[in-house]
Amino acid sequence: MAISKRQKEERVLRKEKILLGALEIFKKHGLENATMDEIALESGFGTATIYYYFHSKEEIFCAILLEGWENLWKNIEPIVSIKYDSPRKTFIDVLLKTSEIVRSRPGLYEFLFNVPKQMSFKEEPWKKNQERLYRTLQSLLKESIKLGEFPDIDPMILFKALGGLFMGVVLMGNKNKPIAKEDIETLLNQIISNPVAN
Amino acid sequence: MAISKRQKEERVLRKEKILLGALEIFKKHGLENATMDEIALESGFGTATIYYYFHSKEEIFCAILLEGWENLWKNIEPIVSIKYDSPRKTFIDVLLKTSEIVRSRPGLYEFLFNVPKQMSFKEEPWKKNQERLYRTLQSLLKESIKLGEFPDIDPMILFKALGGLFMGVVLMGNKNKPIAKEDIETLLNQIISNPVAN
DNA sequence: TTAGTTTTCGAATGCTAATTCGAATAATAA
DNA sequence: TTATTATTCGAATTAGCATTCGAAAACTAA
Repeated sequence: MAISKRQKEERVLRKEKILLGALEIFKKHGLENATMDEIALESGFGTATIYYYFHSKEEIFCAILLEGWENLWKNIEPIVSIKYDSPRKTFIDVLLKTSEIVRSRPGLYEFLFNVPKQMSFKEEPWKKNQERLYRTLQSLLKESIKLGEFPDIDPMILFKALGGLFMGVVLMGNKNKPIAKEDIETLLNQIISNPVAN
Repeated sequence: MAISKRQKEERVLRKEKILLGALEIFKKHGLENATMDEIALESGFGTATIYYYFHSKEEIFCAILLEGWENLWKNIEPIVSIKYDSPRKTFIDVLLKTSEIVRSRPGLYEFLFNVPKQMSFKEEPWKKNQERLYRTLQSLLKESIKLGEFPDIDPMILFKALGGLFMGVVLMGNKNKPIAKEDIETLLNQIISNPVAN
C-alpha cells in the first residue's frame, strides 16, 4: 500500500536527525575524516541504517549544504524583491538579514561558508542558491557604485573584500563571546555603509 | 664518509622539488584526497623515493606550511621592528608587504591561509610564525585604536574583519585578472586606512 | 676496480573505512 | 492472525591508499 502521511513525516524527521548528527561530525572532523560509524553513533542509528536513508556520505554532505543555502535564499529573496530607493540600503539589509540567519543556526553557516572549493562536486543543486545570492549581491553592489554610494572600485574586488569583511565579522571562532547584533551594525555602519568622501 | 657539500645541496633541491609538486597536488585535491602516488608523479620521483626524503604525507604538508609562514614572517619582522610614529602606518605597511609576498608566490598563500582549522595538528612549528604575525597585527591594531586612528571597535572584531577584508582582496580566485598593487592600495586607503569621522 | 654508501623505485603489506549483505524485527493492512 | 512491506543493524566485503620491503642502480672514494 501507499505509505501513510505519518510514515512519510517520520521518515523526514529521521533524515533530519541524521543530518543533524552528521553536521556535528562534519564540523568536528571535516568531510574526509568523518566516518559513517561516527555519524551513525551521533545520530542514534546503526551504520547500515544510514544507508537506508542516504546513498552515500557525499549525499549527506550535499543535503546539508542544500538545506542551508535554500534556507538562506528563502529569507533573502523577499528583501531583494522589494525595490528600495537605494541599492546600498538593500545591500546592507541583505547582509544584516544574513547575519541574523547565520546566528539563528549556530554552527551551520560557519560550516557552509567554509566548505573548501576543491571539494565542490560537479554541479550540485546547492550551488544554484549560492550563486543566486552572490549574483544578487554583486549586481546590487554594481548599481550602488554607479550611484556613488560606494567607493568607485572594481565591483568584483569590492565584492570579495566585503565578503571577506563580512565573514570576518560574523564568523568569529566559537571560542570568543558571540557577537551582538549591535556589533555587526556598528561595524557595517562605520566601515562599509558610509561612502568614503575623500 | 661525510656527505659532501654538493650532495647536501642536491638533497635540499630534491626536497624542494618534492614540496613544489606536493603543493600542486594539495592545492588541487586537499590534504586528504592527495595521494602519495600523485605527489610522486608530479614531482618526478618514484613513490617510495618520497619516503626517502620525508617520513609521511603529513610531514610534507607541514613542511610546506612551515616554509611559507617562515618566509612571511622573515619579511614582516623588519617592518615591525622599525618604530614608526604611527602604529596605523606600520599596520598598513605590514598588510602591503604581505600582499606583495603573497603575490610573489602564486598559489602558496592562497593555500596557507585557507588551511582548515580542524586539521591543525598538535603543536606544529609553523603555528609559531603564524601566531607571531597575528599577535603583532593585533597589538598594532590595539594601539591604533587607542590613538584614534581606527574606529573604536573591539580590537578583536576589527582584527577579524580586516583579516577577512584582506583575504577577500588579495586572494581572488585565479580565474580573474590578477590584482594590481594599486588596486590593493586604493582599497586599503579608501576603506581601512582613513579613520571614519562620523 | 671494488667495497661501501646513497639513492631509487616497483611491488608487497596492511589498515581504515565506505558500502553492501542478509537476516532479523516492527509496522501495516486484510 | 498472517502476508506483505518498511525499517534496522551487525557483520562481511572491498577498495583505496599510506607506508614498508627488498633488491637494484648510481655514485664515491680508495
